[in-house]
Amino acid sequence: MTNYYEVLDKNLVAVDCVIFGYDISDKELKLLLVKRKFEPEYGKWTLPGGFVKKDEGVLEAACRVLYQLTSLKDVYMEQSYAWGDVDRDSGGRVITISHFALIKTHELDPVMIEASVAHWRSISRLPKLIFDHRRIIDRAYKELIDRIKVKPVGFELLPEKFTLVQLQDLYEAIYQRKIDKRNFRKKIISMNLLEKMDEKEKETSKKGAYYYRFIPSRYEDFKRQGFYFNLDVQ
Amino acid sequence: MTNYYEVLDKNLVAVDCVIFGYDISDKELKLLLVKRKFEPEYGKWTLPGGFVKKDEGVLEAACRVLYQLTSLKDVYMEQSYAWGDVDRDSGGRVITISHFALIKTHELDPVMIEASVAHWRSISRLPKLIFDHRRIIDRAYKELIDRIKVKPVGFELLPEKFTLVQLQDLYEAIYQRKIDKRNFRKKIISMNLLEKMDEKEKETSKKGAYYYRFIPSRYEDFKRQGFYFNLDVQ
DNA sequence: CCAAAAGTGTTAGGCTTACACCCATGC
DNA sequence: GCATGGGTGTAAGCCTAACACTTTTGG
Repeated sequence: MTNYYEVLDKNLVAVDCVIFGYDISDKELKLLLVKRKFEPEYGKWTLPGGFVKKDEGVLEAACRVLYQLTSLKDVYMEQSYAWGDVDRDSGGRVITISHFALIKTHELDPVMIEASVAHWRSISRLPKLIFDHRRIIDRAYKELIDRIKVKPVGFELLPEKFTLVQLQDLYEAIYQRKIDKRNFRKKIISMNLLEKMDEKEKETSKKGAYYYRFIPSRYEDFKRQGFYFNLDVQ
Repeated sequence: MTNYYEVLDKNLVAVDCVIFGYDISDKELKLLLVKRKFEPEYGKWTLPGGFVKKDEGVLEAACRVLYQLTSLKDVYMEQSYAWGDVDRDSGGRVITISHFALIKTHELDPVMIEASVAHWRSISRLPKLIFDHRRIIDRAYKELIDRIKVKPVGFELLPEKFTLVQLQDLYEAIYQRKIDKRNFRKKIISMNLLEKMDEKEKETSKKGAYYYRFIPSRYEDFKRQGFYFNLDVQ
């Protein structure tokens, strides 16, 4: 490839990852944060990030950053926003393209997380973060709320099998409000995207709650028939 | 400012502008396209764009590109998406951050448009464009449709005073479907964001149609009271 | 048998949609 | 007086929201 653009200004381009996880036990939405390992702002809390290399796509860079931290591949990853103010980074002019990822926390190797500099922090009790990372998170969180209303992405945060109570707890954690149990169940069941399993979850109650699975192929059919996912329920 | 990041790969960063305009006479949504003035792909149809300078914010760059083309300032401009595949530009590795702008076509200096290389092209009859510009447009157009449903941005495309027929025509042009006249009027009127003027538009009909104005301060009140703009109507 | 969590239906009201005729005016 | 486009109201049905009791079972 000829390089036609040699005389032009080049810029550092980074990616930052807003990595959401959900703790099924304490019913809180969490973010995976790290302490920065280089200057400036060494040792401060930051979003996991990295610089986009010459020969690497932006999405690819975001996935690399996530992989280096978690060893996870094939994760739900969506671009959020490009942050381009000249002075947003005190170390130099860096344009960062933020992404958000949804991961199943139970798939993380606990040994690795222990050894790593990464920590889960509740979305409602975030530490002070460098630069504009707090704004980046706020935006990604808003986008997640919008997304989970109209796309079946919540399942990315849950185990393969989950109970309806767990699914509702997740939605309540993200929306940060209570949802009516009967209305929630009616709506999710009526979309016919879940399959009820024979097995019950028996740890949190004596009666036990049936496990369900999300069936992606049913969602494809559902879309093909012109229906729209919707869990924007009171 | 110390430069901490000197050893890292830098990349060319561009902005591309998807500039929407609306022709009130032929009731079509248009895009302002240009012919490229440098290699590669010299002379081909392209989105207006430019490279982000070292000392210039990304949004600022998008506004500069728009200003250089139209002499317009204070235009509605929203970031769309960062396009970061390594091979998206055949002239070299360029990450481009697309934006969409909404402009009032009647505010453009006709002499300038005549002299310029820019041309309005109907959204439904676009020429072949370079690189991934068609995908960039498709995405921006989808975003515009979503946005105009839930935010009063349509007025950015209309003159200060407009008739309800003109407003509906605009929505029909963007949605690319017919809307029921009574339902549309009921909904927009019920939001109480418009002020009916005494004056009538008398060029398109004998009876004449009342002009209305959008009152931004009413929209601020409306939001403060917890209402949501909605013109997603059949 | 009791405590704790799972599971289940109905109704009222609001919002959306569908639909057709009268009005005003220039020619 | 007629052709042209502007302007108006109502009713049916669907969807949403609100709401409380029964079931199951381990201890």
